[in-house]
Amino acid sequence: MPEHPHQQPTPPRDWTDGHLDRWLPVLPELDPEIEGAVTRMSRLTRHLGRVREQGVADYGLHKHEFDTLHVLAGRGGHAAPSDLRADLNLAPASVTGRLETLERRGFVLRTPSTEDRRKVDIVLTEAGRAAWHEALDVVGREERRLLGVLSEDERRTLSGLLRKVMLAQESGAAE
Amino acid sequence: MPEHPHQQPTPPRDWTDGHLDRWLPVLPELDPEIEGAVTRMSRLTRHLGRVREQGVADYGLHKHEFDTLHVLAGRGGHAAPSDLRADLNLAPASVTGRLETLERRGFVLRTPSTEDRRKVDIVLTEAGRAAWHEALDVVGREERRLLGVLSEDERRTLSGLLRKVMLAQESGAAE
DNA sequence: TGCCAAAATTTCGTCACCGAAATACAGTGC
DNA sequence: GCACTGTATTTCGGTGACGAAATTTTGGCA
Repeated sequence: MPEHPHQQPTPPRDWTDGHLDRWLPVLPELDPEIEGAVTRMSRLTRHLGRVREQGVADYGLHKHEFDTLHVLAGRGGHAAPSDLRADLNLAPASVTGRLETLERRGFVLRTPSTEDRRKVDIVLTEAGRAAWHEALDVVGREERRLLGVLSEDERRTLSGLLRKVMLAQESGAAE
Repeated sequence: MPEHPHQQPTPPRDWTDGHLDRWLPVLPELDPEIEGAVTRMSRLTRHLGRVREQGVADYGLHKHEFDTLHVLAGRGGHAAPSDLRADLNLAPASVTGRLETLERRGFVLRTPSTEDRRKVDIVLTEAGRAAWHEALDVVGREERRLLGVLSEDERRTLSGLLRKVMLAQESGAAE
């Protein structure tokens, strides 16, 4: 399968390509495109997480604190813990922990809901909104830098392909 | 905006589409394709992690144990902790912890390296290889199921786009 | 009314991860 | 040989995440 000789000689290779080179001899039944895509997504997600952690640190926040404030702000500044649990993809117990520290720092308020006394209303305080807003634009910067190497069309394609995959996951036919 | 009544009513929308609907009014400067792609990757990665955790549990392993055995097997059954640190994208201290429990379970052996006494040779034992091999095909199953909704061409495209992004990350121009 | 399954949140115990500092060794320059 | 810089790994202390169980409340339904 030689390439057309008048093309780019070798397409540049990333870490994952090397990873696959090491694996294919051992597990020939591996699909390189599937494994490659999954590996890259995993590594990218991890990288963005680290950069975020580092970026919001300048504003005195941790990544998970920022993320929590972020979804809270996205819901207009008030939500139930179970909403956060869903948005943040967390275990219920973890939400309690996050709210605990955010409340101590004065970024959110916890008031028992009046209508359903099982529920709790989480409200973003002014201090919380301010902290969130300050750190906000740092967060998207690395995403824009990396995804920015793709054209607008390519980004649309990427997002569309991922949507297909996520629909398969969310319909949850088999688990 | 009525739909054409005799067509697919609306193109299917995933969780992330709803997420973006909530956000765009608040942050109009957000690029929906970037944010969408990043969000989907993050959620997919998390999902695959959970399924993996659950799947390998049937073989008496945790996700992180399996992952460690996996990269070890991928390197032919022996490696240095720093190799694992790189492959697994972990902090050095975390590797020590993982090896600790794996050694207790008899899945790896830790022997001081003869050539460089700072180093330690990690070797996969027979028991370790067996545990890894048993759990192996469970792990790829969900990846194949989800990515399988894409055509071969689409998977190639997805992987290719992600490679471009990863090259931008790995070249690490700005951090 | 009284019972009961389901839902929302918290508590508890455990565990992996991380950053920073410590330890041990290697290789180089002097 | 000896100090010094760098590398490999571990130890330590602290924090977040998790599963499971408990608590409180709701909403049927007999």
